[in-house]
Amino acid sequence: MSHYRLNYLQQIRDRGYRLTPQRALILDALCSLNGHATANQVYELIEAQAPAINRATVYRTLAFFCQLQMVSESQMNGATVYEIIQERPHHHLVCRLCGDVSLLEDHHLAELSQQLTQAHGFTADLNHLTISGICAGCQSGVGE
Amino acid sequence: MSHYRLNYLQQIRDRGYRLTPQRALILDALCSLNGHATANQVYELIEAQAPAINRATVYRTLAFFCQLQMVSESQMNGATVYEIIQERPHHHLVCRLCGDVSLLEDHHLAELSQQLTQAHGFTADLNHLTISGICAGCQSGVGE
DNA sequence: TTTGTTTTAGCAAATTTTTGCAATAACAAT
DNA sequence: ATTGTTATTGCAAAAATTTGCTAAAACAAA
Repeated sequence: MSHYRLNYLQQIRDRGYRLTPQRALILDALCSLNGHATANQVYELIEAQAPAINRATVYRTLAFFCQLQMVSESQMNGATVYEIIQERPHHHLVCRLCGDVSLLEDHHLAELSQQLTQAHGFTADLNHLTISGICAGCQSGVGE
Repeated sequence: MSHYRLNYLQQIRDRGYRLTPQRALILDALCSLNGHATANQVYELIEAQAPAINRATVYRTLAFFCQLQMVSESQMNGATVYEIIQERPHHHLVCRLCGDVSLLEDHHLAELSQQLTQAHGFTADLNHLTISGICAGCQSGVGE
């Protein structure tokens, strides 16, 4: 995970952007929060440290990372959450009833991806898909 | 479209909720805005009318309809948009570069849906999927 | 109809997110 | 090292969204 951080720090400069301490701090925070962090969680984790950070910077920087495809943004049970995109893409199934989030392996989306390319010439960003629905537990009545 | 409205008005009561003028107004607005409306567009359309509506009510009611699966919420180019869910589900491909939104027919998702059921016992709400990526135009250099 | 119960709307305040602008600080080039 | 250019930050204000609470009004039942 620290591995991604270093890689991404380098990429920021390679892609022509400036590597600021704030950007590194936010990447650090996302790493240590370990997936699915809200903007506020990122802010609070950094705020404790010596030169604190501004909220606007957190929002702007998260958007910046999303644009660079280093971070994904998704909606989970009403909250907007951010996560570092790793080499092997992974996706999420979110239960609409109990809020449970489970992992969806990438290979399930391979066929869909191909179809989109063939039928629409569309290259999907399939590194952060979030699908909502009802999980196994809630269907069997456990979640009620 | 007015067809869905009537159907949904009935359903609100059938499902044990109250049919208020505000709920009907918001459904009307969503119909006449014809897909992909923001909360603010809904608000402004209704605000013009005689007994205006409160913004909080618009937000709460849209969330209520989403919960009832009558309306879908999705992110399109940074904006949160709402759309009435119709009998035949349809999905969207949103281009990350030019913002273009195109339709994705439901049958492309049939296989994925089956796999989710089989592998995870998960019943996906596949009536409002939004997939971001890069459209054909932008790939051929038109969008630059 | 009228009455009672309970959900829903409106209001105002809180919270979250975005934006414009001036000051700061990366980075390149000297 | 120093300087210049330009991206990025911080700040403060604006805009968007959510929330708690009370009043209003749907609906069921008399």
